[in-house]
Amino acid sequence: MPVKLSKAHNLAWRKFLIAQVTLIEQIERDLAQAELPPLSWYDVLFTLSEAAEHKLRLYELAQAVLLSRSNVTRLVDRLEVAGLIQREQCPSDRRGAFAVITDKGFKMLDRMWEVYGRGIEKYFACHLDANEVRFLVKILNKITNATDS
Amino acid sequence: MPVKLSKAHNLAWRKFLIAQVTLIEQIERDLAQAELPPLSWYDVLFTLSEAAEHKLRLYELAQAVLLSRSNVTRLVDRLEVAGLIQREQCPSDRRGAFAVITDKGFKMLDRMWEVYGRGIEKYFACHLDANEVRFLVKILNKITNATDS
DNA sequence: TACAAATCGTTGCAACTGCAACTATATTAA
DNA sequence: TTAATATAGTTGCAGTTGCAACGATTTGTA
Repeated sequence: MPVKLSKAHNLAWRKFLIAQVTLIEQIERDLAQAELPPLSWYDVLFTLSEAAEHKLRLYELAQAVLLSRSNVTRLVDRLEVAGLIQREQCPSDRRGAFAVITDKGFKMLDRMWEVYGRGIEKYFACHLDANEVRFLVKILNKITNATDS
Repeated sequence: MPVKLSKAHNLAWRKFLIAQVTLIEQIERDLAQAELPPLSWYDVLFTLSEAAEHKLRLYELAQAVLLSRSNVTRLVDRLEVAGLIQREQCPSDRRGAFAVITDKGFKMLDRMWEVYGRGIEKYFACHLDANEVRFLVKILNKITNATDS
């Protein structure tokens, strides 16, 4: 059977795609201009900063930042070279490794948030009043919860 | 001055990111499973199908699909090898080239829409009633129009 | 116990991306 | 007209991505 999709829904989807891409590109540009690493590094640092003992197994990190394990291996490589995180052997599973955020990593997290947070404000949050935020979150929850089955 | 961002706005931003990534990954998986090309190909084919005479200059295509020119050069290469589009010299500007969608390209566009459109329905549109769609589009318009300055 | 199956992190590979530099051509200004 | 500047498309390069395959280890099952 043919796809049946209202004009309005279709339009909403396109706007949704474009908004996302535009915003992220703008924020990445802001970060690059401030000579800071890309958003993916922020995601790792932030996720680790919130984790218990500031560390996570690599596969947990992969799930949290929505990347494949192979990707996380190399992302962790880069962050480790930069001194922002460290690998740590897992005592209970000799296959496993933790990623732990370092002091330098925390500092970088703060510096990046200066730019990133301001970007979220400037390009996203400032357009949404309290009502709109609630509504948007409600919608996004419905979508996400249904999809990540 | 420090970044000042409400919890709710912050949450909305994170949900926004996650929803997008999750949906696109799911749709890409559906396309791959049907042995169809990735979304970027669809964007090109769709954009050309809607253009006057079904063709666009490469730089116009780049703007439309939100990619850099270098990227479009190679994306057009791949689509041309697959026979879905063709390059055509521009008579009025000898530097320039058009990309034109072929009959085979139109057929591929239809086949991809079968999967893509159904994905938009399943993962996105079905969660939004008429009211919610209107609201979402309104919000996204505010965001996008302000950002692509 | 012992063996099959699953899981963790890594690596090789091919594909895709943006940036900067390049050529060819067009546009602008003197 | 001529020279300087800008633009269109391409290419080299380095970085990022996912997939499939791999070795090491753990878990499940008989």
